[in-house]
Amino acid sequence: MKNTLIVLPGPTGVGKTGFALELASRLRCDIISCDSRQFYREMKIGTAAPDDEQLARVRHHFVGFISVTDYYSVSLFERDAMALLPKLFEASPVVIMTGGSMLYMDAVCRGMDDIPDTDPAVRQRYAEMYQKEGISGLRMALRMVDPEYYAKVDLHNPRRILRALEITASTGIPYSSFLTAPVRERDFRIVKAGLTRERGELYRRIDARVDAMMNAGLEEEARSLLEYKGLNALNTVGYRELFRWFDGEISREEAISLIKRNTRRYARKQMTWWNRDNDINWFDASEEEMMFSWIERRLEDNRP
RNA sequence: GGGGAGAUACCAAAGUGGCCAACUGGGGCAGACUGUAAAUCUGUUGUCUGAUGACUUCGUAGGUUCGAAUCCUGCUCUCCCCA
Repeated sequence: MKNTLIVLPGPTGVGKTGFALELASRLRCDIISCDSRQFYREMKIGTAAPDDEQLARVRHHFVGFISVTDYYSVSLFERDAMALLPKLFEASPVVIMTGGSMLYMDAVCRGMDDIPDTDPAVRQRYAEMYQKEGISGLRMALRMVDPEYYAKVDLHNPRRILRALEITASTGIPYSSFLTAPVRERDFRIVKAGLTRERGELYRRIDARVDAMMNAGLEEEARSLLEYKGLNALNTVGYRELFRWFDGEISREEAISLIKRNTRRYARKQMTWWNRDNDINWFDASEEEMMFSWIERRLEDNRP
């Protein structure tokens, strides 16, 4: 039987954790978490990371394995996950990957282009350029060094332009020439089953979960991370709103309702991303048994 | 009881005779996405239409005018001040 990676996407708050746990118990396999914020060991409550009891029941990977001060990225995740999978497949022909980080999931399923790391000094230089000259300065610079990418990039989005400039300057090669968008051949089968819910119900669950996080001590968790609020890892729903409260900018109530709103937005954004992935078979949370049996049938189906 | 201010689209808020289906912000909805992605960015938001365009809107009922969200009158409601 060919090794299979069961990919389980779903919007935040839909109930993936519990579902994946149940599935892993039945299949006796490990879970790879694909949640770029559950990676951080200091952010357990706000990211609804699996708790100790759940972690003890099924072996998880990539949960709380780095610190907010560490550098990590999609490509590192792809590398680490691809290094780990063969080991996991030695123990079981099936591995589950669940989570909400869309790009990270795609990186494992399809791979990303090999692009060299950027030089931090270069990065700093362009950050300053953005400060001084704004987005138009970045645009002009990009048009000079990589007109091909300039023609297709979102010229309103500083992140994209900065990235292209950094790579081009660090390597001396236009960023666009790295972009071949290959679909990497994986030596395991990928089965994608998405978990979804009616929107109103999902929103109610999200609201309830935010309240539960506050009761579970999210405030203390965020306070202990206040000194790191400038780090990217903390630019995350649930933390940045509380930081604004701590700074006296908004009230506690405002912070909580903003967390709810931003979590709902995130859930929608996730669905937008996955909507274009035709390989995902979606199941409503009310049809969990149907989903289990669909997955089991796919596993019995031995064709590559 | 007397005096004053105001009622604008989901919310807030501009507009004070034609350039107004109505600035702007928020929210909603939709979308993009190749390296810190729970990030970053975009579009749209009266109705019908593929688009031109058509139709109904600015508390309410009338009036003035070629033309009104904008001017006048009555009514309803809200707020403030003095009693």
